[in-house]
This record gives sequence, structure tokens and C-alpha cells, in this order.
Amino acid sequence: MNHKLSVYNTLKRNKEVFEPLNSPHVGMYVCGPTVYGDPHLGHARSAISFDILFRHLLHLGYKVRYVRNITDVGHLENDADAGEDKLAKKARLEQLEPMEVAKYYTDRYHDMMDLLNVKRPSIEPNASGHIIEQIEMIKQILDAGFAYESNGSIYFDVVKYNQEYDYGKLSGRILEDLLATTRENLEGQEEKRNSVDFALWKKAQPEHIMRWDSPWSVGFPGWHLECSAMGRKYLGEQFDIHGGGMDLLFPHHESEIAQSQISNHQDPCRYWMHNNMITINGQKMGKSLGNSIMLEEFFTGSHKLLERAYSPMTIRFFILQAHYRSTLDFSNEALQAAEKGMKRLLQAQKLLNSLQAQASSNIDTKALKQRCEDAMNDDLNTPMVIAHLSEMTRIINAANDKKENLTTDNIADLKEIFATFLTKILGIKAETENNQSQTVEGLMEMVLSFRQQAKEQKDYATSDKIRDGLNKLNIVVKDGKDGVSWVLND
RNA sequence: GGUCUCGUGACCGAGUGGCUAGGUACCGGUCUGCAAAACCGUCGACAGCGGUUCGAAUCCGCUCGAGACCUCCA
Repeated sequence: MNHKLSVYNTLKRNKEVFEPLNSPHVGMYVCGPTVYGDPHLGHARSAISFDILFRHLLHLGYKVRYVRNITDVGHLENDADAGEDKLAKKARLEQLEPMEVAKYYTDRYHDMMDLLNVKRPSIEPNASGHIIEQIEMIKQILDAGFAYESNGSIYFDVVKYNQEYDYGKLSGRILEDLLATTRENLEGQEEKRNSVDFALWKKAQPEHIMRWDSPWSVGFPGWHLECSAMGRKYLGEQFDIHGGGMDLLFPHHESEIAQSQISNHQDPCRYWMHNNMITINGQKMGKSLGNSIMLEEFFTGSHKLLERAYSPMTIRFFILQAHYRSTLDFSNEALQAAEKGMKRLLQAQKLLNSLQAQASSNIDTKALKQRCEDAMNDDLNTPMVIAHLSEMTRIINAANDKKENLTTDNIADLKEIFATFLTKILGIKAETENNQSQTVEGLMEMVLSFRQQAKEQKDYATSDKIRDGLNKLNIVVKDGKDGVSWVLND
């Protein structure tokens, strides 16, 4: 097994060699979506970033249990007691059962992730299905004396915690600063001892639909608790990797650490990994800013900022062209550049099957493969892998033009490299043909034979008419030196 | 206001001291009845100022600019 993988650990603010607690097993938890809205580009970035990690760990031979939750309860609208459960609020607006909304958007999320070729996690627990585990954890924290009850709600005592532990070790926050900079206009703070305290359990208001019984009140769990409870249940008191978007770093992940320290007497995980945001005109794309573009809008082109539709694979490749810890700026131009670049790689991969081998070569394909391995092992440097694949694409094309020699072994190596890195790890594959492709194939062959006939008779008026007509149907005819071919633009 | 991150050629985006990724666009070429596509090639940058160093996009300082978190957020 290759042990050279290093990852950037937010906790240490440095790259570290990855060493699992119980090799070859790896436990990995990633914060999943809140299912009260349609998935947008940001969801894709997080899911794809950790999909790459998942795939690479599998490639390295690890046995990975990948847990990604579905948040279907718990998030308060704000920290005030007026905070109505997000799902319930949405449900009221749409006159639907809360769980109906959750199911609908969970399915939507799955559909979009499938299109993006994101592997499904090993376990995908719902917060609503783990109320008992969450109550159990609250009891432990209460017993330890780090939480208190106030009017039926339970709060985590952050100030007390910070006297023995470090609330801020992950996010770099300093408690004094937090206490000094808390906003004054938030209401409902009177239940808390300190403004920084966060809810473990909230008593439900009468109009609150989603509610569960507990020793303290009929209510619902606080918003940091589900990940701690479900992570512990499925991965143990301490596991290897916890991931999520950078915007979850504080207070969500910081609070998870506090909860685990008290209930499990240790950090929940050893490596914290965070993907960066997607920006639009330099600003974070986010639901609250109202500037997010839904994934379906990309696939159909139905958004005013989109010049046209972009396929799921284009979106995936676009995301992988940037490192997961960098911000990535959206633009039509960048998307189209990604699309062309991706098609070029896929074309080269296809070309490998028809390449003629030569007796000797001065291309070192073993070294090229190692460079791809090294790039992935260096904190998942997917843009570097793509750069290497582009270099190989140039070589493949040159070999196809008889300007470069490749041996049988070279070609086999290249096939393996593309299959491993492009297909298996980056998860980039040719868009699936439509199911009528056989018919279309036959039709095209026939139409193009007519055109060929016209051309041979120098009847260019007819041949161009055929070509222009096909163009209008988004079929591009390509006259190459080895005959005619065509492609259906999407 | 506090904490932090970032500023790379027309655009996106790698690169933590010397060998100056990659993609797209542009331009040139190959191919072609023409065109498109495809392929090949070239050009092109490190926000500004100062410092450290034999040598800096890369380290340090300052200035300017952008952004993130501190409130639900991938």
C-alpha cells in the first residue's frame, strides 16, 4: 500500500502525511446537505472534492467507510428562540409535510450527484433518524457539567468549556474576541448564560411541527449535534477524516470538537479537511446571497447568467481544474474552456485504442504515471493530474500523426493511466450516448453517403445543403483526411 | 471592529528559492473544393514599493485591492 498520501489538516494548518488509526480501514465523515432546497454548484464542489478523496483512498487500497449525513431537522433559522426549524418553515409555505419536503430534496440531491458521477457514501444517515443518539449525547454533556437547562432548552457552556479546553483550536477564534463581537440585535439571548453558548436541544414553540420528546421538553436537537452523534455511531469515538465546506469551520466544526471532547474525551477526528467556495464575480455563491445557480440550471442552461447549457461532466471537470482549497470563480468562459479541455482528453483516451505501436520509443510512460500518483498524493492536486494528462494527450496525438513513437508497453501504460486517473479517480467519462444512438448511427451513415456522392460529382450545392442542414440539428460534420466523421453537440 | 485568506499573462488556474504547469482565447501552420472540426506551433504573467539571498512569483515588511468567517450556508 502506498503510504505517501499527505493532506492539508486544517487543525494543524499544514500538510501532514496521512496515517489511518486502523489501517487499512479509514473512517471518513463529511457534512452533507440540508435538504430544504435544490442542490446548487456549491453542493457539487463539496461532494466532488470529497468524492475525489474517497476514490483516491480506495485507489491506494484503503477500505473506506464514508459517512455523509442528510440534515433533515435541527438547523435553527437563527440562534434566537424564534428560530423555527428550517424544514418546517419551508413546509408551511408549500403546504407539504416536512418529511415530504426532505424526501423530495434528498432525491433531487441524489439525482444531481449521480449525474455528476459522485459515488454514493457507504452510509447516509438522516438527522431525524438519530434523535435518540443525540439525546444520549446531550445527557453525557449535562452529566459532565458542560451544559445547562434553561426554560426547557439545553445549551452548551462554551465559557466553562474554554477554561479547561480550547474553544477555537480549529478555527483560530479567541473566545474573548467572540464575546466582545457578538451582535447585540439578536433576540432570545436571555436564555443563555453567554452569547457564545450554542443550543444542544431546543424546546419547540407551539407552531413548530417537527418535534420529539425528550427529558427536558418536546423539541428538537441543536444544529451541531447531529454530526457528532452520527459520526460517533458509525465511525467510533475517534475516526480519521472529517470534511466539509470552509464555511462550516466556525461555529459548526469548532462546536463538534467541543461536544466530542466532553462526551468522548477526545477530538472526533485526526484530520479536518475543508473545501473552498465557488465565487461568482468574486463573491461567494450562496443561498443567503441569492446568487447561487442550481445544478439543474447548468444542465439545462436555464439561468440568466448562463450562455448555454453545460453537461454534468463539464461541471465536474471545471471543479477539478482548480485545487479544492482554492476559491473557484465561475464564468461562462471558464466553463467553456473546461469543456473543450475535457473533450480533448477524452478524445485522446479513445484514440489510444487505434494507435499503432512502434518497436522503440523514448517516452517514459512509467515516469508519467508516477507523476500522476505524486500529484494525487500531494493533497489531491487534481489540476496537476489534469496537466499531466494533457501532456500525455499531446504525446498520443503526436503518435497518431506518426511524429512520436510509442511501444506496445507505452500504449498499455497510457491506457492504464487514463483508466486509473481520468476515469477512476477523477471520475471523468464520456457523456453517455442517447439510447437511440444505434438508429442515429445508421441514419447518419446513410445521409453522409449521399453527401459523399454529391461531393464526388462536384455537386457542392447539394453537399453543403446536407452539411448545413445537419448543422442546424447540432450535428457537426468533420471532413478529415481519413474520411468523414460527425459529432452531436449538446 | 475582530480573526483569516488571497492578488499569476485576454480568461480560468497550478506552482512554498534556481529547471519559469495545464486548459481556453488570440495569432500562425497542417488538413480541406470552401468552411467547420481536429491536430501542431508561437506569443504571453507573477498587484505596487522596499528588504533578505549568489538567485524570489515563491521568504520578510509596508502600501493598495479583493474575499471569507464572526448569523443558516458546501
